[in-house]
Amino acid sequence: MQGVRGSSPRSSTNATADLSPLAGAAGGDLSPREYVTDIAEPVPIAEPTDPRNRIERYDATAIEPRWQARWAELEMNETDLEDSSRPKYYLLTMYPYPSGDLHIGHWYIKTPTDALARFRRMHGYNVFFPIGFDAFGLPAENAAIKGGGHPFTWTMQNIENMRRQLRSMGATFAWKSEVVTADPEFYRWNQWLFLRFLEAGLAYRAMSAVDWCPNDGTLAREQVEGTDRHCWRCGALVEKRDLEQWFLRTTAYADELLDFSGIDWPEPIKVQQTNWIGRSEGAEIEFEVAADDYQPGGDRLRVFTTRPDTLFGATFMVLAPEHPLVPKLTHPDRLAEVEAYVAQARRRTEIDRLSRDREKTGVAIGAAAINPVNGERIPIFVADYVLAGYGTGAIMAVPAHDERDFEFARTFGLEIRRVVAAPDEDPDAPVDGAFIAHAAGEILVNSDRFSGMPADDGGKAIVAELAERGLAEPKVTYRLRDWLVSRQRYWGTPIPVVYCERDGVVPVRDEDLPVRLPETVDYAGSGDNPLNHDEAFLRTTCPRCGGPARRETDTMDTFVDSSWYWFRYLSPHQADGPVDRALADRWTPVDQYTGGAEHAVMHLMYSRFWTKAMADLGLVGEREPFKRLFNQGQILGADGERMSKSRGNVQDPDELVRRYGADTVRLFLMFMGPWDQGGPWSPTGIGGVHRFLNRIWTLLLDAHGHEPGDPDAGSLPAGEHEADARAALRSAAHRTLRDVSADYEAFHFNTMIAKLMELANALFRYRGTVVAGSPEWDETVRLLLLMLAPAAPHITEELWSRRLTEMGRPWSSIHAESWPEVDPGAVVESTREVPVQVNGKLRDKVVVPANATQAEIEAAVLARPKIQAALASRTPDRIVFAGGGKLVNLVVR
RNA sequence: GCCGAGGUGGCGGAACUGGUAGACGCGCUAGCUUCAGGAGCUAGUGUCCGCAAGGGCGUAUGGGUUCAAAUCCCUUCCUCGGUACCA
Repeated sequence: MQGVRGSSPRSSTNATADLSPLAGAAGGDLSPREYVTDIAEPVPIAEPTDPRNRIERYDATAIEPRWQARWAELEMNETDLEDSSRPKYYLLTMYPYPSGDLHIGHWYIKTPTDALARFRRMHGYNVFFPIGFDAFGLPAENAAIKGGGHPFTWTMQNIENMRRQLRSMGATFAWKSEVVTADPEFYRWNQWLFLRFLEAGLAYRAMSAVDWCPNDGTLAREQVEGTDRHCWRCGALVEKRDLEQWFLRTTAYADELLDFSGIDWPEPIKVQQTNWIGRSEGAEIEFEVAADDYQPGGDRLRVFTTRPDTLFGATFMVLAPEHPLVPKLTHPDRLAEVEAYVAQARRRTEIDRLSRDREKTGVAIGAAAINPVNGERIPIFVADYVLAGYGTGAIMAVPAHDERDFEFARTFGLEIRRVVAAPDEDPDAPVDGAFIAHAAGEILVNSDRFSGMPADDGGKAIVAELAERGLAEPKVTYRLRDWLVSRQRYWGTPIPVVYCERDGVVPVRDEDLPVRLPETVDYAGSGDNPLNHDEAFLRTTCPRCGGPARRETDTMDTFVDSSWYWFRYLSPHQADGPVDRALADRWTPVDQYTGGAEHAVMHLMYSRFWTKAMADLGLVGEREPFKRLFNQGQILGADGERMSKSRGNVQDPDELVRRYGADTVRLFLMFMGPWDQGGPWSPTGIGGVHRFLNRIWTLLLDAHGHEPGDPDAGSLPAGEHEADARAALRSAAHRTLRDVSADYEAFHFNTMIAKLMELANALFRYRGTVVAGSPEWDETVRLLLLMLAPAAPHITEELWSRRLTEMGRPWSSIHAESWPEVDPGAVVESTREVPVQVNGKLRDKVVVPANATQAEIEAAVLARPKIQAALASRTPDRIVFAGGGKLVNLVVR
């Protein structure tokens, strides 16, 4: 036995080819083996008496590290960005957060993307497929607070481990272009870009509330725990505190962000972004506060409404608890109650607001406003269902035509007045339901001089009339807010400004960038931002006057990093600017971006904003970052829940790779189901994919062998002749090529693999027969390897090189091959099968020449005994030839 | 509640613009093979009736359009993702 091993002059590469179970058991060694280019010598055909031992076993763990090392040595993954001889293809996959361990979800995102990179290369593209690490963020800091050392150390160790794991995928990442966002070489340019935004008026400071713990300072959302909202560290109750913070003016691009022309993104993502931006057209209307016994009146209250047509139905007014006029307007008698309500509302938590069917609450402030359209006095309330941050923080309440106002009015017994109705409706019918939807054809009622007008026109007329008096103007409002980028944290990009006693807020000079994070960090027993206590960091001089100044201690949201990192991949070490303009012009926008749909709004919208802002600053030419986007689904734990260490449902890919090899894991993840679907993780079925690779291995190394167990082994399937079989095989290969190409293009990896399995099964049927080894067999095998190469790069490389050796050719990589072309002649078939239905039910199938006419098909069909039986001597009333004779349906009765 | 996606064998999933439902794989059954195997090979496998040939029924639910519906339209139910009173 072991003819291979025995005849080999080099034991190094074949050491694990031993077939004994002991050798197999020891096969988990992942250490790289010496690579020898002429590994594949012809495999001797051994004694048929012992078929199972005739060939070397498929041992992925022996093959894969060897090829990975070889590819790295040849720098096959790296991209010459200056090469313009081929069309460019920028393929980007969302960079990982270095949490420490890669889990199966990372593989699910990245390995099919790698298959795409390889597929495109085979089509002659110059593919750029970089990788990096989203290295700032809370987990590193949490680890540090818990005593895990400096966030930098923690992060870098994790990155080191993840690099190793990422390499084990066999993915063609361009490692030389790697970006680590926590490196000053990268975050320096966050700072530089921030300063440009500041100059352009796109960055500004404003007050905003944060979750605040008295001991640990600002808390992130995930650091607030429990329904009572306590601090994750010390357990103290969390409160809201207003801080001066930095914002980026995303709203300046609201309208442009609504425009998706020119980019090919999934419809659901576009819908989500559109909803997030939430553009509404309406009007701002000014109400005057009525004079009262305790105040002279005259204050102006502006409200935003999308329904100015309902102005006559406004029976009260509601201010947000935070509205600045609340203290001033409140009647002295009501002050205590209003203050209590406002205080409670400010403490009110988001969790609270999550409770769906919360009763409407509020308090009358004892003042009244005058409806500008009819001079009516209407009472003013504060209620937390009006949000300070949207519109003007005040509304006119029209209970008859707004669900929330209706509920409020019902709770407080306020008047509900119908002002919009269908033409045939009684205008004074009681409003019993909640909210009357805005429908076409409705007219205004109970609206004085506007009554009888169509609602839309009436609304416009009301606004026009008030506009003349300076009391209204058409207005567009967005739900989108400006982006709060301040974080009161250590582990992020320091915001490059200083506070000078004399000059106020002063930007750091460009030549003084980067503002580096201090190398030591002292949490001093609290979770508060250590920068606040680091005198060496804090103390500086004002760039303007040279006087003493304090540094800003806020750092930037990590979404800043991910808003432009793909530009930096193009010139990661560039020292004189964030982006190499020439390379950016050539390589961006990104041709294809892949990643999770959980980033539908934030990351993908910030990236679009940032790109537009950079374009307006003249730094880049394109206004959209990603031409095409694909969201793969999410892999959940076996329990159907999101994978997390705390749930203990994380699947470790290293273990699977040790057992089956990277190719099997890659293939299995692609085969599981549609890529955009994801789903709970289950290793059930991975054996089937591994078996498939084993069969490919057998087909290549032992085409003439056969396994005991097949009674017909060695002979062609009944009724087949050699010439037909060979032609049929070749035809199958080219049809598979046609379909598989389309599947790769459409990211339909699961069906792509199914088709390759079918082709492998077809080959297997002819293994050991006269067909094996024929030119058609050989062509089919060659196509099969080429088609499989992007998905399973190692085994195909191995078999390809053995094949070359066998043919006496010098080695070259399968991954440098061109994607094969379909031979249209091979795809056409001489006969075809036509399903025959009677009254829509399948009754028979007839085989006709491919070019048969309808009359010929009809004759063939009617001659069939089964059809005659089904017709039961009736004559068809009608014969439907569907799809040009693809199917026949006989209609009787 | 609103927005988005979806519901197909025991399981993961196929099915192009309506045209053979269940490709491919898992699992299961039988046979072969092996010193052995949670290995390999061959065949079968939606479901019900039937020895078989064959037939009935089948894509969450109820209805509709059509020669023909998993696919199109309407009802109801359920699952998943996003969002949180946006005036």
